[in-house]
Amino acid sequence: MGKSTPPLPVAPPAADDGPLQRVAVAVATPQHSGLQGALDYLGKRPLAPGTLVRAPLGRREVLGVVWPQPAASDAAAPEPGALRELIDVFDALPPLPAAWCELVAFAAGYYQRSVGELALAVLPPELRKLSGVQLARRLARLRARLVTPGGEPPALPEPSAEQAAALQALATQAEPGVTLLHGSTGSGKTEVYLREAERVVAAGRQALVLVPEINLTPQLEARFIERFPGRRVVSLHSGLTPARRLQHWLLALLGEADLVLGTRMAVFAPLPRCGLIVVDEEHDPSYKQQEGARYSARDLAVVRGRLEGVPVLLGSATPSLETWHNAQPAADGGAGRYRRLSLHARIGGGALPAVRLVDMSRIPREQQRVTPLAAPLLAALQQRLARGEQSLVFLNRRGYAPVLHCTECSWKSDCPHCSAWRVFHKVDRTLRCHHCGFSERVPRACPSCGNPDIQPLGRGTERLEEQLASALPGARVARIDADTTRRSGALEAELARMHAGEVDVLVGTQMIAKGHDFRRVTLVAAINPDAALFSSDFRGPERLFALLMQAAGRAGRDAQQAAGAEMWVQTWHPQHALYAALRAHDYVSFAQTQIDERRSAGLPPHAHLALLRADARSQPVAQAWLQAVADAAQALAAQEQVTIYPPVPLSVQRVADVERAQMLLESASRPALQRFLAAWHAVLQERRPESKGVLRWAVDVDPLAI
DNA sequence: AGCACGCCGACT
DNA sequence: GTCGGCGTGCTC
Repeated sequence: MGKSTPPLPVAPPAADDGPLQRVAVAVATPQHSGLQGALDYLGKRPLAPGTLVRAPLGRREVLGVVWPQPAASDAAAPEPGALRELIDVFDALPPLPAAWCELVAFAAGYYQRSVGELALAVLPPELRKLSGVQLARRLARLRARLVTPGGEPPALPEPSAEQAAALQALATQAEPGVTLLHGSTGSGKTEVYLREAERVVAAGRQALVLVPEINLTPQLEARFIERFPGRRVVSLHSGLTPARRLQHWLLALLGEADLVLGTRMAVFAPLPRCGLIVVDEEHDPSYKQQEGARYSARDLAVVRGRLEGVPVLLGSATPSLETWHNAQPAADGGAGRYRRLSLHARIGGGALPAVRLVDMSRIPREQQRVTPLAAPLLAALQQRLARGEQSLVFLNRRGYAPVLHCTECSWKSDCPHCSAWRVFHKVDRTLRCHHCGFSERVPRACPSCGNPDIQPLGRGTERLEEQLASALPGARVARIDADTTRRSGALEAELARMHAGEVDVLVGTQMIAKGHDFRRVTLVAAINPDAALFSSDFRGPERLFALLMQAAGRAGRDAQQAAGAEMWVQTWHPQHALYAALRAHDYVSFAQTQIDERRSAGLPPHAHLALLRADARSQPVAQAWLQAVADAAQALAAQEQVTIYPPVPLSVQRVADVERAQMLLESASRPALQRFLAAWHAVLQERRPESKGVLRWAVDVDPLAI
């Protein structure tokens, strides 16, 4: 360590002059550019694939990655004389591992983006700004400052019988594969991750651990640092400063980081000695990137495991139905692709909280207006208050009220730029559109008829906080949502108050349902979760179940208090099968029912989906273009048995004055859908000149919602 | 996507 | 007389 080895022992970097040779380089060439693969350049010497370079592109100089495959297979390949020369070679850095290039190439193909766009999108942005010399300088400084982390070896908790069995099964598996670790909240999945990581790190390999949200990285990082004295733990997520993110990325690439923790982007962390990939809360929708290259980090983790011959551990209390299906033995109608290990018992022997359903249809309307909480729930909260225990109340809607309306005319606070309401935020007296960000002060009177009496309709977390504070005199009520945590450090501060017992009732969005280990919470309540039951999103129920199970897991984490822990749900549909399953904490039967429903509806995991989305100034233009490219692909679709559904507007069809439409593709076979998309892509490219009026289009493979 | 070139209105 | 509006076109 400490000094870099020359890449070519026989030809030291000084021997820069030789015959110019063709080098394929992946550079940022978005879909829009019509350039697909890597581009050809001239280099002064052979360059190993994965080497970072600077290359001229048009009138710019851009960062690129030397690409393994020969470039420009298309007809537009330029003749050698037209090639331009590379500007700089980042010699100081080891080339990105071959497996990294393979993963990027796979992801680009699968998600229908160019390799260059994807490769550059997953490199630290800071790299783009540096010259070879600057990078070498940073690298030297980083190496000079490297100190071996110290610390006392911690006292290891004795694994439970179930944990021991799971670890035993993992240690003795014949070949690396994918394992679903299905364990209820509090059953000690993290301990299994830690032990597996220990095994891998002790063998001189690196472990990669993915978590769904940035918010969850600090506590996990703390846990790993404590558990791995003498090992280097780094994190990779978008909350890091650009310089720090580059630093951590470099430590991963240099093999100096033994443990890399991060959000979805970390699935692309370059690791020369990767030995394990963990995806915690694998069902979490945050693993799917929702713009640009719409990749699923969980799915790519599985692919990466296969490419690198490394075990992948998917952990969840409520696995995605896709993963569950893959982990069901073929004998039980599953795909039998993954191994499944279960942890049932809560560590410390605590029971899962009792689920109580409040039938809102039996609560008189007048009473609902006065207080958001039904009397029995309010009483339960008061009881916790009297006992000095904490409660969590959550509602998945920010702001004071989702819409304002005029009591005289039909005016509602709609957004002038979107087909959506503007949300009333009382704290700063604004009407804010959560889609485009358009914000104005609340008008004094109705803008339409002048009536001064404009009223909030519905309820968000702000209003709930206010109503709870008045319904529970003397209670210390706090709120955590995206609005209260905008300032950096605000979330940490609020969480610290909660942990210190300075809060009795915490109100919040799903942000508070995930991961946090509140020791003194004995009651969790969901105020109005029904919407997801009947949403057009076919994953609505699956997500609601996961969210409620996760929220329930916040209660009674301290075994002493677990006996009295409760999860309350206010619902208008208490007889719904989802709530029955929730009551029994029965993920397995819920999953089976859902999978059966999906089978009859032709939805994942039994069918494979892709969306083609188009944005335009008008809805007819967007839809007409979608229809045109569908017509152009009918023969191809028939051949591959891909069904193309008619174009439809998105559920929020206009955002920031842009009309959005989409078209669903469905196939029973993933490879067939992939073949279709690849061939179709060429059609879409050819038709670019005809796509007048279409602002942009994008393919979303394996979309979360349709 | 950037970043140019390219042809028509209000400013020093 | 220029500065600058964003329409269209190219990048190995």
